[in-house]
Amino acid sequence: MSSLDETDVRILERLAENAREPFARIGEAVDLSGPAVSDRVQRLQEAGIIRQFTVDVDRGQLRAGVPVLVELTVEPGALDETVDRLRGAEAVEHVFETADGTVLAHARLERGKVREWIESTADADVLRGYDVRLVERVEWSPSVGGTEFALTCVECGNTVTNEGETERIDGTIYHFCCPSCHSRFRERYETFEEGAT
Amino acid sequence: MSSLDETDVRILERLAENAREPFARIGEAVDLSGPAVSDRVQRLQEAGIIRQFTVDVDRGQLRAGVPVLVELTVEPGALDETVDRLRGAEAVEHVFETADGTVLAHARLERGKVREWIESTADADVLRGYDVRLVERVEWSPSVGGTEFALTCVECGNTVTNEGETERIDGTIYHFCCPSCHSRFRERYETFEEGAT
DNA sequence: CCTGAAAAATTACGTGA
DNA sequence: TCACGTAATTTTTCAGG
Repeated sequence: MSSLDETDVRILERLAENAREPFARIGEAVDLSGPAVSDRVQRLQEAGIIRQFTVDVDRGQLRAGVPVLVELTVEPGALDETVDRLRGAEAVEHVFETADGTVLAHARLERGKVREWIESTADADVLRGYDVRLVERVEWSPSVGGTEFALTCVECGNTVTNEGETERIDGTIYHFCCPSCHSRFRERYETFEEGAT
Repeated sequence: MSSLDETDVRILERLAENAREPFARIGEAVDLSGPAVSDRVQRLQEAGIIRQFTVDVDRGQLRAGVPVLVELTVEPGALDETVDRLRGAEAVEHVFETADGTVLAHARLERGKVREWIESTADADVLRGYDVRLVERVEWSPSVGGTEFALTCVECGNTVTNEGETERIDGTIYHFCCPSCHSRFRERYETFEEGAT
């Protein structure tokens, strides 16, 4: 288990561009057989690197409101809650949480009902202010592109190599660079769990 | 050609959630045969509503820089050029152009090299200023969700019904509500083309 | 990870509402 | 025009090495 090699990245790039390309053809491009590509894709899914197969829908052609960027300033403690609520809201396409504590949502809203939407979506008690901007155009590059690619250990932050380990806990996948990080994380997690009960 | 019905939207929703669900099973859910679903998906692709089949990659697990939101203020005339350049840049995942003339890019950059990146990516001559914010978290909802769904005529903005027409010009698909909008758009487009030569 | 066979899914095509 | 069945083709999955 673990550590992406260059072949994995190339497979991801091709799938990002066309998720329906047959594994055999991807295989030709990366010098692998079809089944071998299939195996890798499955591993990438299990490792949580491929979250899902999906379609990119051109919402510009479907009018369900006006595309806007809403910037919300909320109480510091309510960031997670706000992001979760926004993510669940129907008209929202993306949510960004920045390090300075603001949340940006890219959504399609009915003209003139923006304020109403914000008040019903974000908790009024924690909302300090907001700013809305019309979006003229959106471009999305599903490309994987980049130079460095490596998994990072959730315990120590180091790169995960072939000696690494992976575990799924409560539906989330965690990567570790070594058994000791793995067990340390696990201990902390279990303590945390007990505390929560 | 033209106009999405409720079945199309349900198909889109399912594909957005899992683009690998067999057409036959989607068909069961929407009361259609497998081939019928296949036909509709093909039409949705030809109409440009499905832009592409892709995978949602968890980039949080791949470290290739720090995720940031860069807000660029550029000369009004250079907006398109800036968006295009950003879209082409490797590390960029999203680009938003807002109505007030700023451009936001969501990218993964190397720490400490942000200024350098901006200067090499955006044309320095048109750049008036920028602002960078660290991104803590990103959520993407590929769901189609929404209430109103209809194609809009690129010429007059009205809803495109069954009488509508569709044409692919230079790789882009345009929808029209009626033949007269179609020919009017086409005239304007041709005039524009001549001017460009 | 490969090859080769079985299983499954997709597409093509003729027909009918 | 749209959808259905059936058949042909492609793609994926599963063995064994």
